[in-house]
Amino acid sequence: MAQDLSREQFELLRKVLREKKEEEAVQGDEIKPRKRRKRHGDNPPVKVPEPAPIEVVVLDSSDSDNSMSSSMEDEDFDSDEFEDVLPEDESDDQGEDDLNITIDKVDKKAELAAKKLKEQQQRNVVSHEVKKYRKDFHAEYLLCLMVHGYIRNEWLNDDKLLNRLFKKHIIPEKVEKLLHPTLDKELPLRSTRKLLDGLKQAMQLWIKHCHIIKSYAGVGLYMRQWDEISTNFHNQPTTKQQFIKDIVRGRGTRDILAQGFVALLRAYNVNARLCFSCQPPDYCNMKLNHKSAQSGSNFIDNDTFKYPIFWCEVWDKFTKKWITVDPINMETIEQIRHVSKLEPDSRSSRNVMRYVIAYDRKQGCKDVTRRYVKHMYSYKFRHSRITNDPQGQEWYDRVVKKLTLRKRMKIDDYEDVYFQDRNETEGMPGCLQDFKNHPVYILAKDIKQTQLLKVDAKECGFFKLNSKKQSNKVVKVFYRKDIIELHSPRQWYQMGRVLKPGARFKKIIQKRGINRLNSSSNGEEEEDKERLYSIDETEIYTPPNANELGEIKKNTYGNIEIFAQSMIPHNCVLIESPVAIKACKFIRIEYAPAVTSFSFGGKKLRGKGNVKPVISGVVVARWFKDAVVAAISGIEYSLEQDKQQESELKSLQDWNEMLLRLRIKSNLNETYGLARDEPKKNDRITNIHDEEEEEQEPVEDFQVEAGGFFIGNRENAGSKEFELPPLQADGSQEYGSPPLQGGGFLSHSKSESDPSSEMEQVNEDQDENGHDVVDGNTFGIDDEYDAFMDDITNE
DNA sequence: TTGCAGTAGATACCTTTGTTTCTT
DNA sequence: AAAGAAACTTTGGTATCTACTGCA
Repeated sequence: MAQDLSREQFELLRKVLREKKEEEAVQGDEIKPRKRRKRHGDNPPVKVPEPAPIEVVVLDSSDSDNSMSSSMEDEDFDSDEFEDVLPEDESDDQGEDDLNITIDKVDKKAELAAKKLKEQQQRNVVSHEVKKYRKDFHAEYLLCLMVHGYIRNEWLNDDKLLNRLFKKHIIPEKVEKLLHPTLDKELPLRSTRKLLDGLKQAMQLWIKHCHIIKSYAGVGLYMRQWDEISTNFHNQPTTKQQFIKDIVRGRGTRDILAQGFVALLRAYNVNARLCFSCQPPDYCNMKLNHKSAQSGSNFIDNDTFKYPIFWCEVWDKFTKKWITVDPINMETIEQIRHVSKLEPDSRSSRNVMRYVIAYDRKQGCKDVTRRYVKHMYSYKFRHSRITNDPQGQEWYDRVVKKLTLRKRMKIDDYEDVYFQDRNETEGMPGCLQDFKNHPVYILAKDIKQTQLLKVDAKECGFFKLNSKKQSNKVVKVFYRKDIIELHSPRQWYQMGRVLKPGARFKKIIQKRGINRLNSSSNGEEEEDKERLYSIDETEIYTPPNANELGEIKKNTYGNIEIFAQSMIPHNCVLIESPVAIKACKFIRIEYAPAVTSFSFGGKKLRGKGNVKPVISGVVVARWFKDAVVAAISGIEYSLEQDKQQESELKSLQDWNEMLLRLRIKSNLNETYGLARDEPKKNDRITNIHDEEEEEQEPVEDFQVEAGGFFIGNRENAGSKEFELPPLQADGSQEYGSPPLQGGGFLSHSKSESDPSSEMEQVNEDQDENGHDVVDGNTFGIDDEYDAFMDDITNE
């Protein structure tokens, strides 16, 4: 059987090769129309086009005129080359000008890209991708720093370290007593005073103890610029052992010595915590070129290490507040009310205080930035933190929670009260920009179309513009809590709410988006207005329950919309699975396809018809749940099996094809010897064809087998092309496994077909026999075979 | 020199259930 | 022959963002 098959296919191959040669001989002219006929179905390939483009030209701009006429010429003369270069893009336009237009497109694309790049460079703003990358990098860097702080804090809790520090008797008994003052009932402040005294003396003793201060490698943990990210000047990794040794001996960088002070206090049973100001690179900085890099002098200046990265906080149980101690850098102790000495200059490019994390001795981790930053509501500060967008906030909270191993304590409550107080006393922003998205205040002019001021709201102050031009201009300032958010009924429904009976709209605005256009074309004036309602005018939508048969009320499109949990009928469940509908049909129960969102077309393809509901599953009555889930898993299982079978089949086909190729090759060699020159080869093939009759059936088999193989290969290549640089982990998976089968085989079979040793032998034979045939033939046929296969797969 | 308002220019957002033609 | 896939469609106003500039 296999033998026969190969024979048939072998004949087919010869036939096709012959045809191809003929076509080539007759010139590309013939190939073209043939292809076109296929693509455009009924339209005959006639050479009518000549007048047509001219007419179009009159209508269109003069540019297209040129391109069209030139395209005609191109096609006539160099068609073959273009065919090879751009085989697939032809179907774009009608007939003749297609080739050239495709090329123009490519040119334009490249031109546009180049132009964009140039513009970016001129504007000194990085591309969108880089922006995203910087933000991700910022978050990752921050995570690493926070974990670093966590580990250091763990080390500081080590008994061995604490014991050794204690045994060193750095702190005399007198001072130790001060660190643990008793409550002075008459004047609690006196107790705090004692504590502060004790801390001061302990700090001085510690400073004395720290006799060797090493310098940082590079900038240490201070902030790096984006162009320094790849430069390798990290601190040398420290082992725990080394760390303990260094602290006990009082040597190390400022960071380690500051950490050592925390350990010292802990050794004397003081509730001290380690503060760490994390300095991930600034993702708000979108500049392409940094001034620092240009000037170079900015690398490390005198003030760079003035403010600490690590310091210490001590709990004062009398005032219920934390006392800040910076033993190494500033050598200060402070009880912070509104301003801290530790907050660096806002212009600093090396130390931007955005995330101050405190790690306590009970394995607690807390963001205490509030204590140290004066203007946390300033635009710049809010934007420089990853918590600026809700997603980032969620991420950040999760990280902090993961690093906190203890339960919440009373101390946390006291601290939160303090933070709350600080928030409230921060006051009104000093500049216009800081009012943007300010959580407390809003300028009258910034109230949006879809927002409304409460009726009884009064301005809480005025803001005077700083510029000279409008020095007289004074703007009203309101509390943001006096603003009501308004939404259209549809928007409310999207949130699972509907209008209350008798609801009255609060405001009418112009409709937005594509609806505006549609309704205005109707000519009715009312239609392009949108009525907005406040949340008070709405209530949670409760859908009707399914009846005993499990019938669910559907909308006019035959499905049910689930945008919120509450939109699922009470006695029903939502089951999300791509095969859920199939499963329901299979077990013949009542169900409703669930629309959970809408998909909008790509960036440019915004149109009426481009909005499509996303049906992510079904809603079924509660009592059907188990059955549906079981059916789904059954279907998924069988699909999985099908898939596996398919892939097995495919690899078998691949093997089959490889063997086939080998057989064809050896058949050719055996039967006809080895041919050298192209013309001779041609002759032979034509002759062969004359001898044999054509057979149709094998064609299909052949195509199927070959097709699978090459398509696999092609897909693989495609996915590679469109992959972004490996920012995302997903990308790499696509390269990997299954499609590679094809590629592997291809190269393999090729290398099999030209093993040099074989060829050499053959050559020798030929020389002896006096034949003028050489290895070139095998190559040639193989190549043509490839081309032929390519053609088949293309069509 | 510094901080600010204002600027340009790019970009994001909003939207929220087709129709026709070709292929399998 | 029916079902399903693919092609076609290609707004525009408002808000936001960011580096830069000129002014005081």
